Amino acid sequence: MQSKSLDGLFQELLENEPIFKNKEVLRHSYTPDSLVHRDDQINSLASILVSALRGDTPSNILIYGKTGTGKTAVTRHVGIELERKGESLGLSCKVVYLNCEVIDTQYRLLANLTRQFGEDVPMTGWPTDQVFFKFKETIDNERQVVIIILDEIDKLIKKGDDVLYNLSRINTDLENAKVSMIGVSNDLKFTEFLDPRVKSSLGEEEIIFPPYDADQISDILHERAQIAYKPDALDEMVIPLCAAFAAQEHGDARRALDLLRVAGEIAERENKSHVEEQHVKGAQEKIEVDRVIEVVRTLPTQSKLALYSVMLLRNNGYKNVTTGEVYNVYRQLCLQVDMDILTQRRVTDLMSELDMLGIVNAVVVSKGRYGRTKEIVLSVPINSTKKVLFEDYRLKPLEFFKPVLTTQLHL
DNA sequence: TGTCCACAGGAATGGGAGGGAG
DNA sequence: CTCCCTCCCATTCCTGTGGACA
Repeated sequence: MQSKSLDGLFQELLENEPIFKNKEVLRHSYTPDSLVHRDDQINSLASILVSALRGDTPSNILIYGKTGTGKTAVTRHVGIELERKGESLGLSCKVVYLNCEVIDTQYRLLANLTRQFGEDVPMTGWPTDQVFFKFKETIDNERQVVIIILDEIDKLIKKGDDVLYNLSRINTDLENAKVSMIGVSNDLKFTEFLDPRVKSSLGEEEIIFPPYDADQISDILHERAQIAYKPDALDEMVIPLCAAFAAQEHGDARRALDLLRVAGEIAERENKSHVEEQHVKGAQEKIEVDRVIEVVRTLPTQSKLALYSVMLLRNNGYKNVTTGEVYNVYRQLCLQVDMDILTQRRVTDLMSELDMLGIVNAVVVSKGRYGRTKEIVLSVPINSTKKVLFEDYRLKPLEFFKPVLTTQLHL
């Protein structure tokens, strides 16, 4: 890196032709006007929901599809159209969107729903059934069709499906309003854990969003690139490459758009006038590293300690480590930094969480005579992760700490 | 062939934080 | 203030288990 005078620094950046015309189009918060390759899904969704415009209750719908297959975009798009059409027909038709990843308990869900209808419910403090009653009362004030979109509904199930059961039976208690639900899930088999009664009521209709293939992703990217980039800003191979990378990730269009955007940002930073193949490769790498760093940074301290234990063991020649070994080292780290030592039971849970976040890879293996354990392999780059860990002042004392490894390597 | 290791992971419980209502 | 909610983390106690080895 060469230093420049401040003057020159900005001058150079300004003189350079920008590659982007409108970068916002490439972010996922942007909902496009037309959704390519999703006509079938839009039509089936609309044909089910149309009964709302006749004043009937539409069937409940379950929508499946992996991340970045356009589920949310399509659902919201159709929802907006429905509300608009209802308005012009003089019908009260309200579409409510909730993301269960953020709102992940029965209470919060009901409170949030009620608030969307203009009634205030405190963050906490009420018994849940009171909130439910309040919700029913609120919507029943008016003759209307209410459509509740529950995005990432699978997150809700893990905490018990009482809400869904209650919501699916709500119509029997209502005089004026009618409620129907759309559940959106990226877990194809989440209904297995569902109460059979809820399952049959919620899944009256099902719509599946298949992953995009590389060609379809290319089409999507072409469409957006026209708005996002200046003409001729992209090398010929850029879009196909983004599409190919994203197709490997189960056809994730969101990922493809990220790649296209980040590749452009990298090119811009290098003062290039257009985006080249190598920028896409750089983008692929950067996205992954950024994700990991962000996740590790926001980990609770105890999890950081557990993760650092795995890293220390790896540095000492262990390729894959077991829970017992990790716990051993973890205890020493806790003493060193004066933190409470959690039980092994808790630490196994922490490891499972790290596994789910993709920071480690944990597989249960049986070693016969030598018991049954989890083999944990680090799946993040060790140096950059370490740097992030030591940003936490509580881990500072560990920087040069060497744990005593009591267990032997067998095999 | 049965044993038995070294844990996995479910269930119940506790306790504290955050926040009502009265 | 007290009494009650919910939510989350953590502990305790527990039952379950794949397969190398005796």
